[in-house]
Amino acid sequence: MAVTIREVAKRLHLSITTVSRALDGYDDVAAKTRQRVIRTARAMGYVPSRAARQLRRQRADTIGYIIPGRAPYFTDPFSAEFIAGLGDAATSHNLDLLISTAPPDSEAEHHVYARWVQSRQVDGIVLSRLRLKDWRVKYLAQNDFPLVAHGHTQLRLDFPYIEMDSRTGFVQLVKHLAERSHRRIAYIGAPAKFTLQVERFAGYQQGLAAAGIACDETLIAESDLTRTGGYQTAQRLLALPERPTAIIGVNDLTAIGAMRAAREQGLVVGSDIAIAGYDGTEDSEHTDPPLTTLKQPIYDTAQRLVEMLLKRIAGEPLADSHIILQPELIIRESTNFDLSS
Amino acid sequence: MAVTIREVAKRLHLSITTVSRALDGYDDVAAKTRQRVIRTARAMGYVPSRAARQLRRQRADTIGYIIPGRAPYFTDPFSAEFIAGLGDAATSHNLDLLISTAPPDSEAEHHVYARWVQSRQVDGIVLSRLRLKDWRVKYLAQNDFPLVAHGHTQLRLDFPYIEMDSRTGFVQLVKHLAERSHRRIAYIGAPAKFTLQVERFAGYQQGLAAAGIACDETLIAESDLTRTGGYQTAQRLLALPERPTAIIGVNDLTAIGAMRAAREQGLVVGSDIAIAGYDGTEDSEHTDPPLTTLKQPIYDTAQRLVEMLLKRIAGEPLADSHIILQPELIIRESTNFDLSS
DNA sequence: TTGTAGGCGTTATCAA
DNA sequence: TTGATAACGCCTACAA
Repeated sequence: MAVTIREVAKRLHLSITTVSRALDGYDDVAAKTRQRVIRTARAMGYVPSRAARQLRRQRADTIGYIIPGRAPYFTDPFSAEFIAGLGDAATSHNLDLLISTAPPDSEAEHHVYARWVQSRQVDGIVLSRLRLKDWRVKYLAQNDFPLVAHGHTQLRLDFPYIEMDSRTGFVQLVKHLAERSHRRIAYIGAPAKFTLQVERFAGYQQGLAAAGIACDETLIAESDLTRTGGYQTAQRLLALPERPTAIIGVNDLTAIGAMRAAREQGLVVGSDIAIAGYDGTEDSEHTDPPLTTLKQPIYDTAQRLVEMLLKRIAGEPLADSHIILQPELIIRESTNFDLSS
Repeated sequence: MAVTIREVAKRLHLSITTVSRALDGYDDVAAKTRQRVIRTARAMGYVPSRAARQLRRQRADTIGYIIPGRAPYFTDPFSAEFIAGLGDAATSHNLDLLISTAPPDSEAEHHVYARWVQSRQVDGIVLSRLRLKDWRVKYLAQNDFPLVAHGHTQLRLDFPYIEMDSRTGFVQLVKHLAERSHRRIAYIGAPAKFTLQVERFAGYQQGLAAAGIACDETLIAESDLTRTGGYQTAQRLLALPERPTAIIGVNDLTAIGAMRAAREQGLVVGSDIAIAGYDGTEDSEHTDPPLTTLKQPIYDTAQRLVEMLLKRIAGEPLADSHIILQPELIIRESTNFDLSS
């Protein structure tokens, strides 16, 4: 059994109160007493019981994040980097990070959120991969539970979020391709319920319009944000009678899968066909050829979200509760050639 | 404020005791009473306070995992899949998973482990990427704290673990390369303090010996398990007066980085040079060409580790506390050619 | 400057 | 079969 405050007090012939206050830095403790207390506590290896403190203070000093995805096909570099950002930020604020996994809109997802909220084991929740009508946002807002999100919804509810202007990003990307003589630009997206799909697809269409390219329905496909999904979907697109000369993936993983499909068809990515993604994960630097992508600062965003969440939990006002960042178009060899030359 | 058991009791004109027992499934509660209690509790949205329960029961129903690695360069697919496995297993046992991040042997790492152990906020800890003399194992064993690990140490301490026989795996891999006429087989490893490095390197050497190939020191390099590390290290190896014809990476990421370095030197992976990795992550399927690798069941292993940890926590004996699995050699195009043809 | 006492929400012991 | 009561370990009015 671990050391309790009572044992420390007994050892020092002091009351629990005094020990508690000395340790918490109250100023109504004699400097000398404080010294003794601190030294002894450390020597005895005393660390307050998290449970007792939580019960008393009515907060958990813990934030929660539920990984959206269906295991075991979960190797999403976005989530990995996001979790790293959350974890580091949490640690540096002396918080803990509670993690669970649940497929979007599954029953399991409902369970976990309900459990965390009702049992008060986290003080706030970070949401990612928002859906247009995200039940999680409704639920948390209803329960007046602190939340921050990576992305927005279509709901009439106000909550703090950080978001990438991925629409503009995709416009730039299409422009980049059009300038290199592409007219048949395919798009492999995600299920339409995700905000990211709606935004990125809108950018794709807007980009086509700006370039004076008619939108060809046959070049638009839906996938599931995974490599394998991108691979299979690209195979279908490449089997079209008139195949696309460029493929945009809704994320890097999709694009990486598409690259493989192209290679298997005997196409050389970066000269026969252009392929681009979104996220700017480390993967994209090391593909063959390196992948053109729209880079978003995943790690930093996660850290900032934690800061925002802490303010929300503390009830402090947020200077800026809707932060919109521009992704950076990183042009690499996978698209950097002119189709007509 | 959330609903407490007291409110449920009041509503039902019952004592808290009865409500508590009805909900926990004790059999000394009238069936009828139980019905009423359960229905009312659900209707009121009652969920027990985690903190109160923890305090009373003296356990947290939470397990912890600290991601080894230095952010923000943390996009390790191994960890991602491992966390998914832990998370799903935890959820299915109605446990929570607490996550933090800390670079190996850093001060931060010491802090986190000490905090979790002393404040009793986790009931057990899962360790990965063990070191030969892993202070974490010593520390946890000293405190009689439940742990399970992915891999072993050189310490004279007994603890449950699951481990891959990566040594034999690497022997097979070298054999595979030698059979395809490779004699200059390079190895890009990890820091020597990691058990995985010692094991895999031993397998590499054993494989060379078995094939009658003298070990050439200049073909052995150390890196940091990342893509970028593999890339830079491979650049040096490929710049040797007599370059290697094959490169083995200690993990897939290293190999993926090496593939990029090879391409940039104008070499065609899969005909000019062979490259192989270890882990069998999803990445390896989609590289160009697909990467030969030794596949280990990361997700399943994580799940089994949780099962073992639960038994340890419950004080139940483990049928088998040292599980050793064979990795599967998956031969793909990156090595599947004969150098002499 | 220090100590006493009450309670956070549960569960477990004992009595009714 | 049910209920009163005492912890679990900590924090904080309030009293001394």
